[in-house]
Amino acid sequence: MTKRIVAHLDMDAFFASLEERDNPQWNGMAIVVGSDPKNGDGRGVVSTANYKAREYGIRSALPISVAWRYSQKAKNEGKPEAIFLPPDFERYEKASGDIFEIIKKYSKSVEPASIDEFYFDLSSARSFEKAKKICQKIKDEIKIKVRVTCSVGIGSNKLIAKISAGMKKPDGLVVVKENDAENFLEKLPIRNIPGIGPKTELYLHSKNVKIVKDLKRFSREELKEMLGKWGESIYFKARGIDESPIVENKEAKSIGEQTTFQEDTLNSVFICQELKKLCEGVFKSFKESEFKSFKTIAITVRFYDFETKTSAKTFKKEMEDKKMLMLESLKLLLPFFDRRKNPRQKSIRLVGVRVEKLKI
DNA sequence: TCTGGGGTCCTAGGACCC
DNA sequence: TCTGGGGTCCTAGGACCC
Repeated sequence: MTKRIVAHLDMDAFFASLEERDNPQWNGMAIVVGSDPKNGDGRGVVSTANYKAREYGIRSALPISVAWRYSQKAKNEGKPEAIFLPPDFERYEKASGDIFEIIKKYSKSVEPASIDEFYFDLSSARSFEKAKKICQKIKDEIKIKVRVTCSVGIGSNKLIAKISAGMKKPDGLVVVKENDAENFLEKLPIRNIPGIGPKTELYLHSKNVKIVKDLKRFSREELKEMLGKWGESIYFKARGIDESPIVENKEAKSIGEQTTFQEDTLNSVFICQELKKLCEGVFKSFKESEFKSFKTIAITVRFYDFETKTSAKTFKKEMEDKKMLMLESLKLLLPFFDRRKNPRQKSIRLVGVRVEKLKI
């Protein structure tokens, strides 16, 4: 069997880079794409901050109110305020599609992993040196045609490709050959392994596991015992083993929308109106999709204290009309207004609707 | 500091069937 | 008095990713 060569391409501060590209008057400024900061009272988080904004301490997932404060602080120090922008997904998706088309010219098998990440197969290049040259060409072409930069990682599987892509951001190109993979991984903090998030990291730290090398103290069975099915795959990942294939056409499993209110509320008329709007939006996306029917409707309710409840119903027959979606999601919501599902009458900060068990 | 919105996958318990 | 076992579907909750 010939050796596998996989690349992972990750756009650098994608949304912010596109805003910079399209607004040259902001050249060199700190740009923050995310929810409306509302002079520091906004709810929500930063979606993407460009590298200048990161110098202010602003980064992805930071509460937008905190980002606002950091920007004001910079202003007080005589630096320019950050530019806050709402996301414009249509424009970002167009750019994402352009990038996909460029990669497609160099690889037969491309998997868009998200709007700003792609895996692709370069096994036919036969050597890491040749694969590197191809990726340099892809990077150059994206820079010229889309006018943004990206970072690429090349390895013998998706895991190594993904991790190495993150090592030299922005505008990086990193190759990790299969013989170097275990060594490369060993020194990294466990958090670098995709799938190890804050909770698993905390748990593993409590067992004195800090870097990937420490994970190797445990057998496959022990990790499975500790972390379930995921633990088993972590055993292999720690050793640089990942057989997962590149999947070109992933089918969606669900379509949904959710909204956080400006203020927590128990006003049922208002919340039901919001739910109706969400149903309209979900139904529109459903209609625009390839799917013809759904069987499950699920709603989400998040209370002021962040406690989050879901309630779902699966129907015997396939559903396809908006009236039913609205009626049934309303039926799922009503118990949250009274003692049935809200005994302490907690106010609500978010509602969401999702359709699942989709059929073409 | 106070936590968006769009998703995927896994787990566990209960219902139901053979 | 003793109450199987496996498979599948459904619901709810939670971790994680970008």
